[in-house]
Amino acid sequence: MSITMREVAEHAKVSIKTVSRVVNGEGEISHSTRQRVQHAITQLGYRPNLMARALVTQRSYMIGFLVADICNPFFAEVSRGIQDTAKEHGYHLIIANTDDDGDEELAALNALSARLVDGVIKFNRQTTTPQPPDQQNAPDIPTVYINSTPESLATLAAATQSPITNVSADIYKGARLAVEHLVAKGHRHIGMLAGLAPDVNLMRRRRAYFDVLREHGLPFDESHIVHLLPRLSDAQAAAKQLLLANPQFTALFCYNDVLALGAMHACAELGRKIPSDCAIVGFDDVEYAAAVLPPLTTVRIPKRELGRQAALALIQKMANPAAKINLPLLKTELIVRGST
Amino acid sequence: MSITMREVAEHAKVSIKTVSRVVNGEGEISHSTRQRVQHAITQLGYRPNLMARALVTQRSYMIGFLVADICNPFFAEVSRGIQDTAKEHGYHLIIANTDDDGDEELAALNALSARLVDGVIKFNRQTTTPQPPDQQNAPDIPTVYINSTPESLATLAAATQSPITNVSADIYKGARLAVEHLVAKGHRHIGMLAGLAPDVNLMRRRRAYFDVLREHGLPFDESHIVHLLPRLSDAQAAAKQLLLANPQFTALFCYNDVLALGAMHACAELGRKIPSDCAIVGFDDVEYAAAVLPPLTTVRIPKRELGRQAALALIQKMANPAAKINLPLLKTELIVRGST
DNA sequence: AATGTTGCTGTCAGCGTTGACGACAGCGTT
DNA sequence: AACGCTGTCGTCAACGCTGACAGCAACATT
Repeated sequence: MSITMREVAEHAKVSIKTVSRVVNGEGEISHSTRQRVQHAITQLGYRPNLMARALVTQRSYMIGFLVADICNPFFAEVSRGIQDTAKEHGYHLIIANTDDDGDEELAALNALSARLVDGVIKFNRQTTTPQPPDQQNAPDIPTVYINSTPESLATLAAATQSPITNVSADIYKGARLAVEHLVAKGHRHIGMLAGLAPDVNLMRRRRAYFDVLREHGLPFDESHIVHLLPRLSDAQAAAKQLLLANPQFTALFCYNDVLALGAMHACAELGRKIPSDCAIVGFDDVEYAAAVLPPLTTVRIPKRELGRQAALALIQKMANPAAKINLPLLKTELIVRGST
Repeated sequence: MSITMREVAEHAKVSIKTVSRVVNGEGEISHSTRQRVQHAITQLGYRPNLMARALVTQRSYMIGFLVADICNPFFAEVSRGIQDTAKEHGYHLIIANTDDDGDEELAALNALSARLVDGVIKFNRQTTTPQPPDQQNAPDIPTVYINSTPESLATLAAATQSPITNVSADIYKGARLAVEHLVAKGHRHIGMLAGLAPDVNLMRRRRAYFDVLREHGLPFDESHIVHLLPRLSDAQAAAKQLLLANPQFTALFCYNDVLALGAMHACAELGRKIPSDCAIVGFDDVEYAAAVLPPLTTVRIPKRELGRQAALALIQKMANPAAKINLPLLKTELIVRGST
């Protein structure tokens, strides 16, 4: 079926090893034989069997990406960053959707680790269900985490001996920028639409929200925050309720762009004009944030760069698993649009 | 480093072959030895080396997905359909982004075909740049196409001897539903915001648009269509121009949801209320179609189902490459929301 | 007693490639 | 003439696994 090295070797009247050398561009080979081999390769349409190569070299040049759902545009963008970087370095990417489920994640990890991939990039799961700590039969392959919480990183560090690598963006700073922007716009009563999970990414936003308000001597209270799942329908209802309960609010800071959209729907329902009656800031800067009406002011996370950094770190780590890689905290950025 | 079968065999005091049999669940094995082996496997944490297995069985249980850009939510959803189905059948998915570039596509195909994947699922490229016909050194592995044009399918069929498999959705029907819906709502002057590529998917929409208008005795003209790239900014400008040139229009039928969003922006700019002054229908039903204000009426393409059918077809085809697989044309559906 | 039959297990070669090492011709050096 | 060096190429044994086939008890059948 498929052409093997042996056939190329016979056709070019050289040894298999010589063909191997030509293919891999190693060793010293005379011009004439190299040409003969090259000619045989193109003529026969030979392509090396990567499985066989991986078997002997112990490297598959594939990496895995564990993610809740690639349909989430945020994750999709990160995956693009990973993918492009991986391709540059000769790696293929296998994406496994876990639906944020611990068992799925473990299953995927097991499947991938069967010498299929050389390393793994993992988003931390957002759900509250903790991983059973005894289920540490997770295989020990080079791993890079994205946006992991300090706590989960701590448990991980305890479980494995090798140093853990985590790349993340400066959520706290981004959240500060968002709230400071609202304050600068003159808003004095600012509510928050927050996620449900006791997630570090939520905690950072909360802290930034409280910090900025406190620094400016503005009112803040736990009751000014509503917690919910990041679903549009829930967000609309929750935002409506929050605005009705706190009529003094002239601005909402939202956990992400989906919640911000929900808030926009709520404003429409309540007849509140955006941004004059109620300003709205989102988070993430997903693709459609710029496309909605009015365009959403939001905090941009460098999604592709996140993926790129993760891929680069993983490549380093695969080359030298023990290496300690220190990564920069990626900058977040406020994108001011029509909703504020 | 990693545990091999030999070590398991030694630990359980059986032959390697017996371990292999236990792992693969084949052959008849006495209860006691099976237990011994299983015990050794779990204790040692053995996991089979998929590369080695693939080398001998000639099957990698990986499939490739060639797509322009996974960040496009449409493609992302399709990929989920593929992925979930693939997982059910024990396959992994490698996604390769081609950016709709012929060279990239070829490169990816070459890389993947090096015995890395057992088969490939391909979206047809949307760009007009034709593939150089002599570049048919594309490897001959089982392939399933999604949404391919009859023309490209014809050239493909000529190039390869094996029957080609293509799965697609009933675009024409969906487009009819959309335009008929507008007509039923009483609109008599309906414009169209169309894509640029002389793509079969565009042709089907155009044909449906003209057909329905003609059947209802409504005015139609080539000048009622504007062609452009599916970018939000371009769409807004083009829609504005179209509406200014044809003030009689009370409805717009759009090639996809991005263009529909652009039309919504144009209406906002022109002070036209949606849907009272101008109704808008999109196409695809991407995730945010339901989230914008007002929610977008659009034609839903069964994206996951598209992926699922493609994966199933590919699995059939990999089992029997010569088999002729006939696939149903997937049903499209009109989702009526607030924009009409 | 000779001959299947069934149930279980082992032996061996080979999948396509590369790493380690060996060989040998041609050249310059002493 | 003996030596070493360089450039070029080949030999061989793996990598971890599975397919084909053989072996060998134990039991049932003639």
